Amino acid sequence: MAANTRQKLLDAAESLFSQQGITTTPLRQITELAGANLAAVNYHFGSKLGLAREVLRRRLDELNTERLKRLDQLEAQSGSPATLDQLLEALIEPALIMSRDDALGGMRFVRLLARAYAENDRELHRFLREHYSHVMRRFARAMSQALPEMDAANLRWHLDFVIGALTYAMADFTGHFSHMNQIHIDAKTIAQHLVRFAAAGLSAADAAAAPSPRLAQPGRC
Amino acid sequence: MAANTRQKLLDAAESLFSQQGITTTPLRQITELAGANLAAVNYHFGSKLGLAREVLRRRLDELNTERLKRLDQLEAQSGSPATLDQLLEALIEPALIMSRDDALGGMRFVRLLARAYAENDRELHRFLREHYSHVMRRFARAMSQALPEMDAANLRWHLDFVIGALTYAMADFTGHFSHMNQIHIDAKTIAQHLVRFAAAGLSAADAAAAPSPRLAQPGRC
DNA sequence: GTATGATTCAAACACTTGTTTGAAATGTGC
DNA sequence: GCACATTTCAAACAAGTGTTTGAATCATAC
Repeated sequence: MAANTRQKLLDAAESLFSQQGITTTPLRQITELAGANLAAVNYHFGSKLGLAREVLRRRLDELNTERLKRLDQLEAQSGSPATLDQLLEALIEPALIMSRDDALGGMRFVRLLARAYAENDRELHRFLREHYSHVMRRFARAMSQALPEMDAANLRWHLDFVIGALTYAMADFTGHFSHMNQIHIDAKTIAQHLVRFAAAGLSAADAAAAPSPRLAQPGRC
Repeated sequence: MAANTRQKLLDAAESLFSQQGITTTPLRQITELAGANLAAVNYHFGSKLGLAREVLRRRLDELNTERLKRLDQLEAQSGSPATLDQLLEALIEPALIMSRDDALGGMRFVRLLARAYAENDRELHRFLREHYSHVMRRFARAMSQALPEMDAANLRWHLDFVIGALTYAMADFTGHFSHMNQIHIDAKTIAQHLVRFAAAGLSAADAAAAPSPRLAQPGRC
């Protein structure tokens, strides 16, 4: 069946890509896991890059749709602008709750995303930027209201800190300290901790950027 | 000259590895840049993995020595234990100030490190863990004094957030938001911002972990 | 049935990879 | 000068890569 092998190839590729990286995973391993012929990849997706793009696209669309849906809901509450915590939740939680099968499905996807970024394939980077950056820009704009003292550039690369902490820690390349995959903390808990962590960091940066440091240090009350 | 080609190979490999990743960089490209023969790699380092290990080792030793030196200095000041900010500075700044040639040398190294982690080479991971984890454990122990409310596990994966923000943002795989390499912010400034960001995040996590939330929110003084 | 198009398959292709080889060149000690 | 070990080099090797090919199979409509 046509759609069947296509689907099986996508699933097998997603699984292997997230474990081994994209360029490092041979097509033959994918087709073997999918129970398909080697030539099926080029027949259905044109090339290995085409397969990788499609694997990323279907998940990214799902992730970004969820993120923007939450952001829309927050902005729809006219009257009170969204708080920093709410915005960070809308950014972070969907990445972790994309658990279809198990509670770690989201983490596997984030790992795939991190691996995709680590690849030095230029075409892949361009593809990711096109499918990703508009969401990030919207969040940056929304957050700039919650962080009035930070200028745009400052906010942008503080958000890189946040994304870095999210991606890197979830992907768990390292396990410098912990090994979340072994400990099996649930994604929701991690998301909450990361939201609090990021919110405090961003707020501190905002306070430090204030022109008149009326409350630079918390000090004694 | 023997030591000369060895050195040239190491330099060329470091440069190319940091730009393209380790498994993705062909030996022929390295030897060409170094002006050496292809077989020189296997002659001097036994294998490509041997070369990669040596490239990482000389930098990691430099980085860890500097980190531990600073940590020793902090702990030598008996009487007052080191503050969280001081500990984070000792952890973060050396990674960015390892600038031999230019101000971005440190960033290039961090990028190399991030790429090394992104590789799925098991031997490489084991090598990195052996040369890295003891430093991280020492820092974790020192910080647990500055963050009395957090238990060990909690602290460990919050430190993964910090390392993630450091590595990932510096490596700038993505440029979701900013492109630090283009902006050329100096490493010292980035380090200061990251220290403040991480300190605020960790402090918030510590406060949230407190059993008696006497000052859960800053509130009005 | 038969014809037409879509899909699968084994095989080969052209290319790159890390590694090895054995001779040539270079350096070193006497 | 010679002898010896170290280092370089061009060439080849074996294995793996993504891709292409052309025939075989299957599905579908007539």
